[in-house]
Amino acid sequence: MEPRKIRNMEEFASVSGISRPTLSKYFNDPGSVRVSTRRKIEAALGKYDYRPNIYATNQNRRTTRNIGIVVPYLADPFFNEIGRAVELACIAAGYSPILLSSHGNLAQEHDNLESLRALKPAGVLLAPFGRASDKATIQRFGQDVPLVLFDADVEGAGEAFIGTNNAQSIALIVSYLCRSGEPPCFFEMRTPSNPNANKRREAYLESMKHLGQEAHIFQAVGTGWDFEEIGYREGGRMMAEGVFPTNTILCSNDRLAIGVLAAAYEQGLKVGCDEGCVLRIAGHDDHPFSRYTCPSLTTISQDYSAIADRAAMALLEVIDSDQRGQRRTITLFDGKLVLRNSA
Amino acid sequence: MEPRKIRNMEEFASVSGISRPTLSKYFNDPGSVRVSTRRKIEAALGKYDYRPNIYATNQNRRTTRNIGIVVPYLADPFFNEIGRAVELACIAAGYSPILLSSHGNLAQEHDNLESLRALKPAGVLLAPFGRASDKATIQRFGQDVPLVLFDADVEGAGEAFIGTNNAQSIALIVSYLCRSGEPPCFFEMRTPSNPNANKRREAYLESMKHLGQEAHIFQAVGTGWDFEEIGYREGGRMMAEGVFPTNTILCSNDRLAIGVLAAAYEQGLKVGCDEGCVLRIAGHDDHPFSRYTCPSLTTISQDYSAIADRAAMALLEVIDSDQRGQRRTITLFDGKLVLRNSA
DNA sequence: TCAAATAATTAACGCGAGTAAAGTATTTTG
DNA sequence: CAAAATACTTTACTCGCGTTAATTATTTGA
Repeated sequence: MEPRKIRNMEEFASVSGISRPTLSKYFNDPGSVRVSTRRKIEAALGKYDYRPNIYATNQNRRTTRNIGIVVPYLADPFFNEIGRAVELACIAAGYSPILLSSHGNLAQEHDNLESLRALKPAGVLLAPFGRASDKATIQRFGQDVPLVLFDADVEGAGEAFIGTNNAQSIALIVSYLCRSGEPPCFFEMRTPSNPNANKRREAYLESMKHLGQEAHIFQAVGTGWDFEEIGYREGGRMMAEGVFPTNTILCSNDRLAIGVLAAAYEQGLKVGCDEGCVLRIAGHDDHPFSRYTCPSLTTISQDYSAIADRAAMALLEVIDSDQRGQRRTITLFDGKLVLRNSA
Repeated sequence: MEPRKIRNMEEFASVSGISRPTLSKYFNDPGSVRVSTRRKIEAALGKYDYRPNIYATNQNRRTTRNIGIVVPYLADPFFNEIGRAVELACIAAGYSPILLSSHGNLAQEHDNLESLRALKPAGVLLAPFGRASDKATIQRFGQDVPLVLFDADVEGAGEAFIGTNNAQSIALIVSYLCRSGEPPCFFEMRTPSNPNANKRREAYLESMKHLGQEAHIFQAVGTGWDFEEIGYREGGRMMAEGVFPTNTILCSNDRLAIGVLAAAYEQGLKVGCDEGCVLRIAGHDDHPFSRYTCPSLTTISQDYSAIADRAAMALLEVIDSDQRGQRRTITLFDGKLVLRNSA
């Protein structure tokens, strides 16, 4: 006696003995019906295989329970992890996250927002390219859809921004490096695709000044998201040419540092703090691979899950309260120093 | 004179001067209407901002134009790249890909398939866990939804399988290693989460036999997807204990190799083929980071885009032809040897 | 116990588009 | 240029569910 397939809510109403409007209420919020009827519904649900048609549901609801998540580059482990953390936070709150990557491509960021618009999401969590992003587009989007930014800020867009306190984290590692050896030079990309890079440079300058040290900034030529390659090529070239005035290099992020480390290895330059080491290299982000570089990379870890949770929470608040554009909040989490062998 | 917002196709019909059924035809296939009317529609489309409601559209279409893509672990660069390639192939064919990761979690694979079922996709491209996957679930899913597998096969499930020819690729690298130095030992996980691992082990044994060499297999204890950690810990322990009878280690995949390389570095064992090197290490997959290991990793590159394109093509054929379960095809692409400095 | 409060039912409409049938206009063809 | 073929318009129904209003049933509590 195989129970026949249920085609729609009408049919499920007849087999479960509960009226359709009540079922509709139940599926929207199981807690909104009497316990006794809820039990009846769930008993029927166990017996017959029925799920509301999501297209019909979303067509008619004032607002869907979809939340869009957009990150600039999902192949980057940092965005992969933080994207996943945000997803989980949304699921926990009963929403359906839709995670999109802009694939390191600015136009794709715009496309992703447009695709999301068509999905009429309850809200969107966006990690924008930042500087390079089309500010006007994002601001406009934020006027139509509840929007919270994370990782990188875009002035005046969305209801909130959640990120890492670069000033604090860079001060932390600069101070450690100065205390434990020669003061660091700063290695970054000339045209960084991310505004955090600018904040980190400024924080480096500020920290060095504060410690009474001379700052030295070295900028690598190159565009795109192939940071390791740029670190390897440009950092390698600079080392070969001996341009660094101290033996310590602080890289703007771990992926650059990974490239620089590879170049140092190939040039036979021993990196670390032990006897015989001629170079110290540090990064920022605690990239999953920084544990397995040679030597393992001293870096700053960002609090992924705190950023993700807070971002999701901020968005949900906006969605629930329906209060848009009241005041824009900015939340920054401190980074932690991760001491390994490279510095 | 800001053109008023168009609410639905009815309204767009009146402002464009084209009847609603014709518009519906156009949006389903722009080529199905006369060129002159198409031009009229597209002129109006440029003037007014209208897009069909995707929920209403999908509710009523016989079949949606969504294609589900499921990979076991999106944080793994291999699946990230191949997932992206598959996405692009679907977009090129006019479908809307929905990329889901099972996050290294078997239950999630099942959940992902169930979520996709609710989306009533035109078809699904699945890279399953393989051995560990619930064979029955996947086979049943393949009966309800057009399904093509890639990367890892599940016997009898779906309409086709597309992957790498492990026998060929392993034979290639084993033969190279034997030719250029001591014959390789094989390093892998004891309980691999992927059936390719088994095929690679068998291919290793076969190749060594064929070359008249003695095979040596070493299996690391450990579960999950933290391959680098397992390679680092277990591979490192084995090296320290001196269990490898030759100076050459072929790892079942690059991520294990990355961990082994890190361990070798820490133990002061110089890896490579130059003077003074005591160890050779090779991998398989051409992981994006294998270029930046110390030393850079000799490995096998899989033909990502060929696999992705062929998989998408196979699925589209099944969707278009509507011929299900005729005969199951298996397509394997050869790997290429990537010579770097580690072996 | 009985009125007040709460919850479920019945009936009906709306959402935005797919789709089919019948009729009209336009294009193509011989 | 007329007839055949093709494309378009009008009309109307469908899909599956959200939602409301009026009614009826059940629970609560003083």
